[in-house]
Amino acid sequence: MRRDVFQAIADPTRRAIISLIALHAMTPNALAEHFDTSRQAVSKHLRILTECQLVKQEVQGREIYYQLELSKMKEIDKWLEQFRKIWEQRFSELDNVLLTLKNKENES
Amino acid sequence: MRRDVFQAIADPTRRAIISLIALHAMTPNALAEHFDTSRQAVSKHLRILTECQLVKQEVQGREIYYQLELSKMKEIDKWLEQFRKIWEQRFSELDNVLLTLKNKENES
DNA sequence: TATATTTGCAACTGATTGGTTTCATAAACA
DNA sequence: TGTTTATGAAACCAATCAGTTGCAAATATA
Repeated sequence: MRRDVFQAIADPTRRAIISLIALHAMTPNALAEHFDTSRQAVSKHLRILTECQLVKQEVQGREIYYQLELSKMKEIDKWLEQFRKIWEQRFSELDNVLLTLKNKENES
Repeated sequence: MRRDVFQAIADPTRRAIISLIALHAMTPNALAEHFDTSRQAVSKHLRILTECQLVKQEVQGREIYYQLELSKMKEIDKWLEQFRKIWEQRFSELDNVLLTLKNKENES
């Protein structure tokens, strides 16, 4: 069972769950109300999110509050870093081209 | 066929392809040399990446150069924005707590 | 022109996915 | 104590996935 953050966020329902619990912890029941699927399906998604440590549980009586593990989200951000570097570089290259054009204009 | 950026980056081989072509365009054959899978499997991954516009082709004779569409990568970055906001907020909250503690220390 | 190279596509396969329904467990409450 | 509520786990199912092999088309080269 391959279980990593990227596979976890591939599913749209799981992305929605992640967004919902990003601010406050929520119970599976409360979450399920936001979707067309069954409570059990949501529970299954939560299991996947737990397995890749994107989510942590806080038991409160018979209820379980699920909360996003923000630090794990940074893993995605970390992977994006390499591309961010490139697009910033490309952007500054474009800047240089524009600057050169402007200078040439002033010279003439 | 659900085909979006998030589903595209779920596969580790596709993530590797994306990283490889981020800097220079590459042909399917050249890409396939980096993996244990067949050329056809890589070709299939490229088709998926093309379908969600993460990649663009440049035909050159009988060779096809695949290049990353950086702008599409920003879609992931955009989705992450909401969480980045939260973790920066949490961080500044922590900052405030530390500052309050420090002030109390000075008062005593 | 005949041959080699680069590529994509189709058909098939076993594994995985996301959903369902059913059941078991544990806590809250009457 | 008996019932309701909240939850996870198991068994099943259709669809999708990532890989394979074989083939066709187009370009390059001898």
